[in-house]
Amino acid sequence: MILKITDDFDLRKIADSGQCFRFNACRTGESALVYRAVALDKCLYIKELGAQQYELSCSRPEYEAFWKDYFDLDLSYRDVRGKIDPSTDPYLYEASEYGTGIRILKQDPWEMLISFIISQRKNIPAIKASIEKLCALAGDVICEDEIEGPIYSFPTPEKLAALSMEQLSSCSLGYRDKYVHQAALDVCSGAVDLESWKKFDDSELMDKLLSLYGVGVKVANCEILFGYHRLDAFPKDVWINRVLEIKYPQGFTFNKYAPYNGIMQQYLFFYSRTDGLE
DNA sequence: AGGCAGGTTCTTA
DNA sequence: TAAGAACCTGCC
Repeated sequence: MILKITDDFDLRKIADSGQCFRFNACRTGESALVYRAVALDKCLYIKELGAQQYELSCSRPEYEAFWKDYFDLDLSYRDVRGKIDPSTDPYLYEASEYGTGIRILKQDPWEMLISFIISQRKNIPAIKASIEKLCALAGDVICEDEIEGPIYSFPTPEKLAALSMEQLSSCSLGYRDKYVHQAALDVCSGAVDLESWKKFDDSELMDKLLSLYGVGVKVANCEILFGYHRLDAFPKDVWINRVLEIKYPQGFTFNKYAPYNGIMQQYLFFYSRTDGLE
């Protein structure tokens, strides 16, 4: 189907924003750039046609039922950017101009939890490599890519819990293997019910997440922002801490941007990686 | 070869 | 309660 998107929407920036690990540019025989998003048991190819037009590999009903929500297309990110005053916060304004087109995807809480547990002290390519190995080992084939071959779903808690520590180690998880294993066991046993945790407010949700083995404040915030789509969560990693230290010695004005501080975090994070932060 | 990467846990004062 | 060390692995 062909889709016109008039709000902020940039596939490359979303793919490179660090919030998702199975959303990548893929090669095709054609000149236009195509991206592939994998979510739950679905796989979507998106081609940029220009003039705000996109060709999606799904039907209109599939788009309405799933992908529209996945891309958070009911929220105007342009309006959210409008909250930024260039005269009072020039750096954030600059970052938002640079990052215009980033959106916060509505991803699966289970996949995000495991993904961000894996992310600790790893760079993005390494995170992606580990996740793809896990998927190939314990996921189901959900589609066939012309070039890369079978694409696998993210493993269910049951499939992941059934893997041996040797199998987990083969996914280059390093010392995180025990965290992943324990999280899978907790979810399988019902001790952790990520779905029911949606009823908690941000603070209660944070407490629940922090009780998990291998989950600290940073990973918990990533889960709250990307897994639960609570757009006010503000994960602080080394990059963001650098920005806050150098650009906001007086403190960042979180009160100004609620309930969208998480979107501001994305702009700052994305910008910090190329800015140089002088 | 040694240090470091989108942190957390464990150990020690 | 608060620093510091240790931790897997891959890549400079």
